[in-house]
Formats: sequence, structure tokens, C-alpha cells
Amino acid sequence: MTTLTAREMDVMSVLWDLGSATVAEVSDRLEDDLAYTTVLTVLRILESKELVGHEREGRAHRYHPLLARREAGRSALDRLRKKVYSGSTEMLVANLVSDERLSAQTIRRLRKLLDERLEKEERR
Amino acid sequence: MTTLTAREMDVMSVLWDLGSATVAEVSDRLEDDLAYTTVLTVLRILESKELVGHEREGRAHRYHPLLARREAGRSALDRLRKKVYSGSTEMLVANLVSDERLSAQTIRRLRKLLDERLEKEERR
DNA sequence: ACCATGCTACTATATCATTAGTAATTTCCT
DNA sequence: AGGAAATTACTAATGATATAGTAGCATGGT
Repeated sequence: MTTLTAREMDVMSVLWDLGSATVAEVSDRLEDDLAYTTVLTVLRILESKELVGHEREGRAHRYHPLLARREAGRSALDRLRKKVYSGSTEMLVANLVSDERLSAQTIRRLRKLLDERLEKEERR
Repeated sequence: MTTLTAREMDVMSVLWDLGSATVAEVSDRLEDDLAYTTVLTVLRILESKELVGHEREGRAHRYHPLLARREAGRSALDRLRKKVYSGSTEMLVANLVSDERLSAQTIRRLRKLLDERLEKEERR
């Protein structure tokens, strides 16, 4: 199971969005203004956990995620469902869609996702 | 913003499920077999963060959550959406419902939730 | 009323997370 | 080629987390 700390999550987030990145690129994208070496340290920790890898690029290292977004998300959602929502996906989704900021359009798209999933289920 | 550590989450989870609990009760429900005093310490940390409160009950203390499940969930879901899914609720839900273990029945119930939310939207 | 037991208060410690400095290296540019 | 600037490697300090022990107190039962 994969548990990322807050800062590790920030860094992985950048890597997922960019596909891969150098220390400087990650540093640029982070909201907090961290020392260059701090970002590097986090990347090294992630590498020691085998959640990212790197290859040389010029004089720098280019880091890329080894842990996929989907995996990290699934793992975090599972934990959330279990710990916060007593294992109930429905409670989780109810909480999610009770968010006032969601537009009708978004909700319709979510419903479509469920419809598609349902079709797939019935085709078996 | 509320960020719970893994262990704090375990403890809050028990309090949410039971409504309130003594140290012994929390301890009983935790998967890991922690020392009584360890659980107490976590509760005190939570109290120092004003996430739980307590009142006397006989010679023991009864702890109750001050942070609601909904709030904790919302906060965690927001973080997840932002960091893992680039801010996309759809990507989050897509990942959630791609879970093979979800039954058709559950999916239908989730869809119903969305329909209800949509109606509420249209009534405005 | 007493005392055993369960509970809290206080203290301690190891580990992990977070942050960053310094020195050494490397490469790109002129 | 030579040097400036950027980058990594190594080290470290601080603070938070996680765990638990010991002592002392209070209450519930007999």
C-alpha cells in the first residue's frame, strides 16, 4: 500500500501533470517556495521508495513517476472510504456531490460515467 | 485546513462510528494492538488540535469528535482531487467507479444520488 | 471506609518528515 | 580551454509522529 506524505504528494502531483520534470521544474510549480535542495531531497526520498525514477539529462536529472496517478488515487480513495465513510462508497459520493460548487453539467457528466459503467456491467 | 495523520485518522474513525468513546473503547476497535497510553496520547494530540473534546464519565474520559466526518471527508477529497486528479472531479469519480468490486446496485444508487442533486439544481 | 484497579498525567524516546546548508562536480558558453 | 552557473551528493538540524513506561490519583465495589 502506498501512503504519500503531504509534501511527497505535492511533488508527485507535479510529475503526474508534467509527465516528468527536473528539480528546477518541480520547484517552479510548487506553491511553496522551497529551497532547491529541499525539493531534491524529497525526490530522492521518493526514489528510495521506488515511487519515482530518474535519468540524466544534460547536467541535470529528469525525474518521472513510477507510481501511477490511478494507483495513488485508488489507494487514497480506499483509505478515505474506509476511515472516513465507514466503507461506504455512497456516503463518499454523497459528500462529494453535495459540494455546491459542482455545476449541473459536471453532475451530468458524472452520471454518464456511471451509466457507462453500468452498461459494461450488464454486458457480462 | 485539516490534515490528519494516519493514526489520527484511525482514531477519529472510531469516534465517528461510535459517536463518542473512552480510551478503552477506541483501543478495542483499533486494528493494531497499541498500548493504552499510546491511544490516550493520540487523543490528547487530537484534543490539542481541537479536533476532539472530552468530558468526564465516572473515572474515565469520554472523547467525542469536534471535527465532523463530512468536514474531514470534504477536506481530504478536495486535496485528493487537486493533487492526484489535477482538480478534476470527473477523473476522480472515473477512478472510483472503475473499481471492479462495485456492484451494479451500488452504481445505480450512486446515479440516483446524482439525479437528486440535479433536481435540486434545477429547482433554483 | 478501604483498597484494588483502572484511568490519567507526565515524561521519554525512536523514527520519520521537512527543511536546508555546504562542498564537490559538471556542463555549457564564450 | 577556462570559468561561471547550475546541479548533485552528502550532511544535518528541527520538529512532528508514534509509541509507550511510570507514578499517582480517584472511583467503584465490597
